[in-house]
Amino acid sequence: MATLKDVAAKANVDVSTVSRALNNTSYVHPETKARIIAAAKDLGYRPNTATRSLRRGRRKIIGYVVPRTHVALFSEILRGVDSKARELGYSVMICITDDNPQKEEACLNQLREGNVDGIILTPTGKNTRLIRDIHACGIAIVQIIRRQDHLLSSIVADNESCGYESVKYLYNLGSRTIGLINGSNLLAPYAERYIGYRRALEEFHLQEIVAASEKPTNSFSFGYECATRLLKNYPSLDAIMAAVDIQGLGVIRAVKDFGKKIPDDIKVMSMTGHTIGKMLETTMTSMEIPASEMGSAAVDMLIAEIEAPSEDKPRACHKLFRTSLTERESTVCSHASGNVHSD
Amino acid sequence: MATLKDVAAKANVDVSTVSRALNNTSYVHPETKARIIAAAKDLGYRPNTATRSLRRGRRKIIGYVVPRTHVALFSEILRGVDSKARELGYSVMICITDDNPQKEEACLNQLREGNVDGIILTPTGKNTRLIRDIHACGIAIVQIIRRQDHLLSSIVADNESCGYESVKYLYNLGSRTIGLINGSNLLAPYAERYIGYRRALEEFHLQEIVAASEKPTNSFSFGYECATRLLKNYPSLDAIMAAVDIQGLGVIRAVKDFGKKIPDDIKVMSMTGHTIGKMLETTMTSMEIPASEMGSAAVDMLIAEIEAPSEDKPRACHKLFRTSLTERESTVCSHASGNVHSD
DNA sequence: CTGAAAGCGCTTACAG
DNA sequence: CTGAAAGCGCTTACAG
Repeated sequence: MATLKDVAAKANVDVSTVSRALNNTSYVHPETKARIIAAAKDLGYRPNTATRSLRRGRRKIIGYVVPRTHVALFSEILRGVDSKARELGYSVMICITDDNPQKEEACLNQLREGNVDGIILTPTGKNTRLIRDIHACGIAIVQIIRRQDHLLSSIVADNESCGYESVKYLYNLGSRTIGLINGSNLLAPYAERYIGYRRALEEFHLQEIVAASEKPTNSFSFGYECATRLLKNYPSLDAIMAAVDIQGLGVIRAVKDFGKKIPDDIKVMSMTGHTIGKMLETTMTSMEIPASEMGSAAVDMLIAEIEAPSEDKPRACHKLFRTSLTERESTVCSHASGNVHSD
Repeated sequence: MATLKDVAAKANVDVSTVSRALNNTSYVHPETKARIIAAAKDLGYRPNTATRSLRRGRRKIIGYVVPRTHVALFSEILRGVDSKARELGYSVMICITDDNPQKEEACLNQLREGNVDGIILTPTGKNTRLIRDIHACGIAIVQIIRRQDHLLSSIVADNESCGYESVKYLYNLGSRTIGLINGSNLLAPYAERYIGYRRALEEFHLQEIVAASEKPTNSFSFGYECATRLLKNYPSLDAIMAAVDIQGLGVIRAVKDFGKKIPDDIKVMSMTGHTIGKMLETTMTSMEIPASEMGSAAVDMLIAEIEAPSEDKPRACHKLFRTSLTERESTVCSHASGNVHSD
């Protein structure tokens, strides 16, 4: 790789002049500049951002720490993060934690040592201390999906109202025995959805029926098993709300195997809709979450913090995104499948 | 952030000694060493990998350039890449191209300027020249899934045999009119699958029925529309092979909407199985591809090239992974749904 | 308008 | 066993 020095030699000027010419950082005689640009082009010169950042103090890299990427929600967020970051001249370093706090710790340390300018993360619920430490070192942080620490910025969905509205929606369709398949109450989004669910139950005088676990719940099999259990234990069950899409797939399959009809016997919906719901044999009603927008908003928020002069860093900033109901066949009798052609 | 200098001051030694002590790079008096380690710990010293690499010449970063991540195949590869890279002390910079050559070009330049040590990519089919240039600059390259350039290393699936075996499998089940929904022949995997499909057709004396396009095909709607068309045009159609899972979902839905039964009237299978096939209302037979293993193999291959002494860089290295048939309900009449509980 | 110099944080021959 | 010095590739006051 050609370096600044090579260009300088070729153009017969000092490296500092080359730097100025190429960065438009101060006036350089047009003729000199032309010579420099020609030389740079000739040699295929490409600035070395790594070392540039050494002087400038910024790496133009952000880290994205995510539990998993094969769940549509997170891969959509990643898509938003990636494209917004590139648009603003930043690169994205990715770290997958599998929701394992030890891996999360390793990821966070790796990012810190790699000198990223900021980190977007969906935290596991642990490592709060480490995350604050890193923030205290001057690395910007934005939490996404899960707000674990109110002192750090965050971008989350309106989970409580999502839980409430889901019950209300099913109630209005006539459901009276509504089961909730949820995740660990130690993770904010699940806890919040549960609160919304509870609030609606009280308002409508319904019975609480919850299947949840502190072990991993973000899976087809968890949805399948919980749904099967609820169907057995509550003969009057007429609706199931799943916290996430992938559980919803398990629920649909379980209802089928149990010999009941969707939506006539059992209505099914997901509270974190993304991508998959409209591509099924029985399409699934869900509260859709604007994942990609949330990802790009996180980048905006993060970079605002990164680029703020260090005297007046913004305080923690919290942004809420609304989820929106999309009705599909799992709750309403199949009319024309209008949604089927898009993806 | 504390720097080496701070630690040196605190421990009352030269920075070079601190460097040696912390890196175990030459003998340091145990007492001195202890003092240094204590000081480093006290100050919460963390090495700055960015600048370290300036001296060492290695960044310990690899780039991963991928068309999209919401397709299970690619997110599984990413999972393999991420975990293997971290295991070996490397970080992963991700770039999503959307299969758009211009975006790919921007990604590649960004990675080159960011001084990554190597790049794993699923190329769009263009930018061959740029990719070679980057390789010529000393950046290692491994192609994954699509082998666009035989001069560069690659990790791909045995697509031709996958196409052949799929037809043979369906033929043995009794199918005689087998449609193929494919992608652009300009992309190697699709072209290869087509060749395998053709070879089998000739062997079994079957009619060729193909739906493909050079526009994006990796979607539910493409699968849906092609399947609908084939069902209309070929009344004797009794099987459909989709190149990828997501097309397969569209096919399943189209067959249902068309009023035919799976698998009795129409057998359906996907040639790039991953994750989703077993989570459906009608589970889908597919040729499963070991995506995560391929991702981690790509990292091994890449890092071998990166860390080889520059005198004897390995020549291009090509590795083929076998796909394996997994039978599910879309081709065989539903017996016990044994597969349903895992994910 | 442009050169010479210092320095970002680290590593590594070179002395001693 | 450890210090002093040079240097990785770049940027940026400081002179002139």
